[in-house]
Formats: sequence, C-alpha cells, structure tokens
Amino acid sequence: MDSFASAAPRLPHPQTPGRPCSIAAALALVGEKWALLAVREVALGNRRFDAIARNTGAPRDILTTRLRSLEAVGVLERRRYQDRPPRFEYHLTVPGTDLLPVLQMLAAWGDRWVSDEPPVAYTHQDHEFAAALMCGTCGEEAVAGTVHAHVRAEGWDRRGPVAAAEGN
Amino acid sequence: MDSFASAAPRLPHPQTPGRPCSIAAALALVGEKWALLAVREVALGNRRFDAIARNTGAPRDILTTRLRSLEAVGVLERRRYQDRPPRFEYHLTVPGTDLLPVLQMLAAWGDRWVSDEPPVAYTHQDHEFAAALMCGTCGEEAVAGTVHAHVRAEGWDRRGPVAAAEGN
DNA sequence: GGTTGATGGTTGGAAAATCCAACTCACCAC
DNA sequence: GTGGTGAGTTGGATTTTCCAACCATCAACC
Repeated sequence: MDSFASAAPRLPHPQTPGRPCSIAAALALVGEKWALLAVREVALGNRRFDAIARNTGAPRDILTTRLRSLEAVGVLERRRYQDRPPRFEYHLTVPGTDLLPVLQMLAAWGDRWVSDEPPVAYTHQDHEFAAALMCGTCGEEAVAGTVHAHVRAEGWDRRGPVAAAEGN
Repeated sequence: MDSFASAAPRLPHPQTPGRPCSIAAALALVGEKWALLAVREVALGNRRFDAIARNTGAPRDILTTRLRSLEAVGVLERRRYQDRPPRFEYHLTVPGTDLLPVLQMLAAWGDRWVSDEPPVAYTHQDHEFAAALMCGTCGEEAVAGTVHAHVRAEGWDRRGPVAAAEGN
C-alpha cells in the first residue's frame, strides 16, 4: 500500500475551512458536479472536449475551467493527439482512476434512491455488480454502524474545536 | 435488498442535463460541498445548526438553504427538541445514512492522495478500517478495471446520444 | 433590572461564479 | 466555396456565494 501510494505523486493540499478532514479536502479538489461528471465521461472512454460537453451538458466555458483544474490537480492528463490544428484528449491519471469507486458509490446511491430504473447497469467480471463498502483489513462488508471515526487532528475532537484550556 | 429499498420512500427525481445517469441525479440532490459536509457532521453526531456551521465553516445563510434542501429531498430530518424558543436538531434518514459509504470513499481518496496524514482515522469493529469497493454479488473486492458500464437509457450509448437512424 | 451567552437563524450588499448563445480559428472533405 | 469537426473564447445577463452584522427568545448571573 505504501509502494502503491508512492507510485504517483501526492496532489496539492487545498485550504479548507472548518474541521481538518479528508472529505473536505477531496471535495475541494474534485467535489463539483461538472468536474465529477467529466471524470465519469473520461472513464466511459469519451476523451474529447466536445463529447464531454455534450454528454454531461456542462456549459463549455465552465467545462474548460474544470478540465484545466482537474489537470492542474493531477486527476486528468491532457494529451495532444495531433498538431495542426492542435487537438487534445483527456486521460485519467492514477489518482483519477482511484476516484472511480467514489463514482460507483454515488451511482449505487442514485440507483437505490432516485432513479426509477438504473440508466446505466454495471457488471463485475461476468455478473451483475452491486456496489458495497468493504473493509480491506478484514475483507468483510462494512455494514452501517460498524465504522467509527476517531478524530486525530490537533485541536479538534468529534464535537468541534477543543476548548484549548492552556493558561487561559 | 428489495425489501430494504422499499423501507423508505424514493427521493424526488431531479432534472439533469446530459446523459441520464444516477451519478448526475445523486449529485443534483446532494452533490455540493456544504451539503455533504453537513451530512458528515450529522453523521459525527453534531446535530445542531451552530455546531454544523462551526465545524464545516459554511456561511450560515448557505447552510440554512442546504439544510432545508436536504430536508426537502429526504436526506435529513429536522426535529424540534424544545418549544419556547423553538430549537431543532437534524437527523439522518435512511437514505441519508446510506450516503455514508460515499463519504467513506471520499475520505479514503483524500487520505490516499491529498492529506499528509489522516486527520480522522476510522475503525471497523475493533480494527483499522480501510475502505474498498466490494461487489455485493460475489463478495469480492472490485479491483480497478473489472467493473464495466452498460448504458440502458433509451437514445444513449457509451459514446453519447444515438444518431437515431429512423427514416433518415 | 441589566448583562451575558446560547441557539437558530435573517438581512443587506459586494464579489464571484454560472449560464447561454454566438463567435473564432484551423483544417478537411466534398 | 460550403459545410463540418474540434477545441475552445468572448460578452453580457443572471445567480449564487460570501461576509458581517443583526435579531429574537429564553436562562443564568450579579
């Protein structure tokens, strides 16, 4: 896992208000509708600007800024596939590919709670795929209520900022 | 699973541009930074407006509109815990609780790629929790590249809208 | 009786981001 | 020379966000 994590460089750490939290950090980098939908399209194999714009419905100018930002952050890579005129394709980096489980979970939630019938079905190897959360340590499914948070960040606990009873 | 899904009512189906997709639908309902961070805080047990505002860093007026929207959508429930003056607490509904795997995946991604060291650690039962995507059908971990999409939505395929070669 | 603090918000106004339609520029095929 | 593809830009109107300050209700303190 250490060797895997070092296989690609770390992404820039954004400034987030509130509690120090990897969820907030992740959202600051990729947590925007059009950004995630662009990643979805690239994952589906649609690597070109026009296809991404059409299939997501994103305004073209917004999409431009999102693609630039995803590239700057290291989630997408922009590759020139021809010169004269210059044309580009977007590809997932390693961190970008690692976002797909997040999208799978979102799709599963949407399928369960909002879509009448799944607009997209997923298969795992040869059978129907049903997304679930797994604990990689024990190999079992992590059922609701069995995962607990332990706040490590200095000056914070579960309730919020610690009163910091120093000298005051 | 069928009986589980019917245990709570379905959420409103939002209008989304682009490809019909449960990811887009989910993002339309809950895919906004402050909304997801509010859900995070409620999941941590911080159910009151002031605590959520402080711990997320969200502007209070924005937080008000997000909480109202999450309530309207059916992700949160707003409970009065005293009258005179009226005071409220926010609780996760069943669909809201079902969002936690999404947050776990986001946290895992942030831990892996952006946070220097995890600001929050998670345990599963008594051991360290390592989030992974599982295929509920076969019980195995869904490794990158083993899950494939099949577009079912009428008029669309993986590449985009179908040319609709009728009579043309 | 006045002040402070907690709680759960509103309000006003400035700043920023979004959305939309139209436009560009370079090339290719017909 | 007309139309199409591809990858964006541009201008301008509309929305949304952000921020700080404010408000109301009650309890406790002094």
